[in-house]
Amino acid sequence: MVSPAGFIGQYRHALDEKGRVSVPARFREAMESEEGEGGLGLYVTVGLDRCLFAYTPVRWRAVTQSVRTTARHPFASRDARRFQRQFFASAAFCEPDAQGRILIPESLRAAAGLRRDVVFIGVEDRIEVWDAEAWIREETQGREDYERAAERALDLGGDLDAATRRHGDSATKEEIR
Amino acid sequence: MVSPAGFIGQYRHALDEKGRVSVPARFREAMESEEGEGGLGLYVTVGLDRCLFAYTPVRWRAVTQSVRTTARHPFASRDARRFQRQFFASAAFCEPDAQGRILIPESLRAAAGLRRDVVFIGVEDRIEVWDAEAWIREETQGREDYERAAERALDLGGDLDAATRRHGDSATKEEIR
DNA sequence: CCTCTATTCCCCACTTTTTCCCACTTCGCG
DNA sequence: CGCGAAGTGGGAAAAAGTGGGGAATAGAGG
Repeated sequence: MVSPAGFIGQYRHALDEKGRVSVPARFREAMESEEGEGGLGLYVTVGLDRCLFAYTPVRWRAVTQSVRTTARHPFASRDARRFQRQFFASAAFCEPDAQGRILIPESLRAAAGLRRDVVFIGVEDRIEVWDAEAWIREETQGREDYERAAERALDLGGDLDAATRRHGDSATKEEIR
Repeated sequence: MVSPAGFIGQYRHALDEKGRVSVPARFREAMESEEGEGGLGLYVTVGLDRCLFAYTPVRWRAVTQSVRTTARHPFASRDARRFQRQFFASAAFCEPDAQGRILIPESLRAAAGLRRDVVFIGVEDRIEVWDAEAWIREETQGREDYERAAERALDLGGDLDAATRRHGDSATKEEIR
């Protein structure tokens, strides 16, 4: 069953020659639950650290909201325009076909260096799409730095529960096949 | 399907000898949905950074409003008037033919340095038209700053838990001027 | 005022790309 | 061992993109 709260786990799939890839079934369900709330599909854009970020329509609205306020006026500073361009131009709305696959545009595949094998990663409110090899490197690297990064990124002083709970229920079940 | 929120993505097309280009199908649909609300077509004018700005009739009304008020600014009145003149004088309403192509007037093509290959870019509430090579340069330039800015913008938009939000600030602060 | 020319507009035709659908394989589960 | 769900591949239909002919229109020049 899907975790109601957010996306967790990692799933390995293959891109075919047309650039299509199956959305992991677990993620698909969460995506469908938002039907009527903004269409069926995922907004995919260039993420950080050479991967793609994918959001459900509802989450996407929240993300664009903050980008919009970065430069609310179309004739704002040059930097603001550049950022807006980069952000919106690299995004795409990907709708699944009857088999639950989405087509990832060439420009996005190139941006994340996706080849044949890709990995979908649930990261709470977004899904990340990695080239399989790149993900292995990132994962390895991440494991080493895990504790150190956690200490910097999370506030270990106060809200221990929230951070711990989340990792507790995900870990064992969702391994890559 | 159309992205419900605004224009996103990038599409490369070719100008023919008559100065026509296909409007990307994704954008065309959004344009059509406004029929009856102000006609079928795009308002195209000189944009910033050597590209063209294109708006649907509905958006155009909003933009003219904001340009008008900008011009009232007491300190920038001279520049504002100049900008206003340029903006409106070079604007053209381009209606698509049966194939979904619009004819971009020679003066606008020259203003944006459009040659054969052009790129349409969705930037939320406007469409930008770039010469293909110029866009590649712009994109390359923008990418450097992109990750830095994205770290901040994406954090603000997501539905992050309290711990992350509290420390998202300190994590990225050092990298922002 | 008429004619000639250049431009615009409206189709038709062709090619490429995208979308849709069907079918096969694999895997998990009872 | 069978069944259904998930993942993958590929062919066919539909849509999108592109090129170009020729009628209609407008403008310049005689």
